[in-house]
Amino acid sequence: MLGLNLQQLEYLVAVDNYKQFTIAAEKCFVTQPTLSMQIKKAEEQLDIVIFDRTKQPILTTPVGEKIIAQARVVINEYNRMEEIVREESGRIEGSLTIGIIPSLAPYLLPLFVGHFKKNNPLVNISFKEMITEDLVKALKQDLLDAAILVTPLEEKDIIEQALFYEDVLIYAHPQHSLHQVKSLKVDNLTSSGLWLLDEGHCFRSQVLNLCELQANVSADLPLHFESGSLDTIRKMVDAEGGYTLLPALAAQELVFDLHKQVKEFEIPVPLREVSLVYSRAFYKRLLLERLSVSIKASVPEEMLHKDRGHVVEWK
Amino acid sequence: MLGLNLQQLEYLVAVDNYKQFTIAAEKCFVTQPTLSMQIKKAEEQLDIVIFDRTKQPILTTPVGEKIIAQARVVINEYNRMEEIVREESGRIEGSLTIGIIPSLAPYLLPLFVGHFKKNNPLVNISFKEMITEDLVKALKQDLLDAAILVTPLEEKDIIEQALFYEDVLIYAHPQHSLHQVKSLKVDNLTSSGLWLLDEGHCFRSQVLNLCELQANVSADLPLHFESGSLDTIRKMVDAEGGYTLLPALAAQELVFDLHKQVKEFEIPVPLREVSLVYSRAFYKRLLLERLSVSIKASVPEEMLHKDRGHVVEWK
DNA sequence: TATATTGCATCGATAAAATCTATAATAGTT
DNA sequence: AACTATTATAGATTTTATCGATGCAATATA
Repeated sequence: MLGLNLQQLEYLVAVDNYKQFTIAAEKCFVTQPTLSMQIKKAEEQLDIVIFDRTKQPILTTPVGEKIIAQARVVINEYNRMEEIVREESGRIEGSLTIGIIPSLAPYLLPLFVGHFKKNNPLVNISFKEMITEDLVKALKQDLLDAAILVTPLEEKDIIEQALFYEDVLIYAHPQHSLHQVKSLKVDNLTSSGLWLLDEGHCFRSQVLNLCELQANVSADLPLHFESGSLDTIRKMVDAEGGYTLLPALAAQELVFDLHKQVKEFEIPVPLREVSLVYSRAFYKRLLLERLSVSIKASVPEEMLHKDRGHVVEWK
Repeated sequence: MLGLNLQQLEYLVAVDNYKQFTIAAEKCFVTQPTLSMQIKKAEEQLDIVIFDRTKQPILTTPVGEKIIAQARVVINEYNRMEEIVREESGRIEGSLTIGIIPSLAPYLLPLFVGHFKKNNPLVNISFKEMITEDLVKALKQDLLDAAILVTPLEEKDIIEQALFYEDVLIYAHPQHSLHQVKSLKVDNLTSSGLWLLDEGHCFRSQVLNLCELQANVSADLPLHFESGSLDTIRKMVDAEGGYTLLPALAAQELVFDLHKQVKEFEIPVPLREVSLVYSRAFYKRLLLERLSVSIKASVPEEMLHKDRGHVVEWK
């Protein structure tokens, strides 16, 4: 035996995650000296330097990176033992921490959480809203069990499992030119009057992709304003004119009056592929399968197929 | 955290391996009560029964099997950390425990151990001679790092890496009919006068396969005698007449006089594929690669190719 | 230049645990 | 019924992780 124990591995991973002994100690629910001692012992036992403490924030050495990557593997495999017991018991219980992007959270969550809770009463599910980049980071640090976001990501070590295909719609002010067009095609889109989400939001990238515009289009916009919320954007269209694009679930919940401003594209419609993604192939797969089932059962049936349109890339 | 520690996982694996608390405790270098207590704690913490102690030898429950399989994974991933450090250091050191079949051990080992020791002085290599079936069992229990044996095995979770292809030759008493035949083909072989290794030896199976005989041919043999040693078999041929088949490395070391009794087959000659096999894809791969290099450098060059013959199956 | 501030390391005491030795309980055998 | 083999239990001992207090070094602030 090497001499390291699982606790020490957790400490190593924590320090690597938070790049600070004090914070890492807090997250591990121990005092800083305790963590310092164990890290030191680990380094002595392996006879390598894992963290360069002369730098601030702390730097993980190259060997350290490899060791910590392996430590993550060990911890994950270890945690799987718990699931094996649970799976064997046949009871669906445990906890799930799921990340979700802002352009889905307010519209998708209300749809399926009820269904999931009802069918899996013993599962403690919680959600964290973040943009894709942060979700991927959190997944790789094992801070999330899975995330619901728009794919394809083309991220190494991230597994994608498509959930549904959401139509991209147009929300145009009654006086905007697009409001009059009969049969809408992607080519009809212009930068004139277009409202956009903040940088970092994948839906912003998709919109820009669709309009074949450069990332920096703010010059063409009527007003230099960006928001993290689709609802805010939509309200700006109502108040100030112009138009924006809306994912179907965001459009779906609009009251009748507002719904008049929603226009569909002609077939093939642009779609965004919404997926459940995770980094650990076997971890909590039973619970994640239940989650997947709940989501698919809760979105409109036609969204489960993609043959009516084409998936919009965004990376 | 689950509460189990790595020590407990080792204990679980040990009990599963030896099916006896007392023996398992010995192998773990602790007293039996220590091991009993930890196993009990593990079962309590997971809230499952892992071992059925009412049976003798102890029976691992179905859940227990799964937990222990996962425990093996955790331990292996854990042990890999040590290697990562070593690989990083660039020094070739550590230990290797290699299994090898009896029909290879006395002829192959002397060929390459010198080469290996000279090129890897810091590696502590040891060998265990066993028949294939036991080698596979030991590999799956992680009691061996790798084994040198005759493939293909068609065993799940066992990885084969071909080392060389050894000719199968004939060793016939001067008065035996085969001794006179000019051009020897496999079809010439008969059961008459054939001497065989014990059951369980893969070379026995290969010989029987080649001769297209049933497993139970002893009735046709001049004398009902089986041995675990090729040398003994060969000496019986000398003393009592008849013939046997010899792998090339066993024939190679014969003194000039005896070598006259060795006959080669015509091309395509029957070959046995000798491989380095292991169960853990990443474990000690650097050392095993060095081992592989040493072996390939030590056997006659022509054995590295198989185009002169056909590989004899034996399973 | 003096002085907080931040962040990690060290020290001694304490509490938790794993382990040991000795012994008991249990089941199967002769 | 005695014997043997095997696991479980009890109490003592040792090892270990943890904590709180403190020290020390680097950096930022006055």
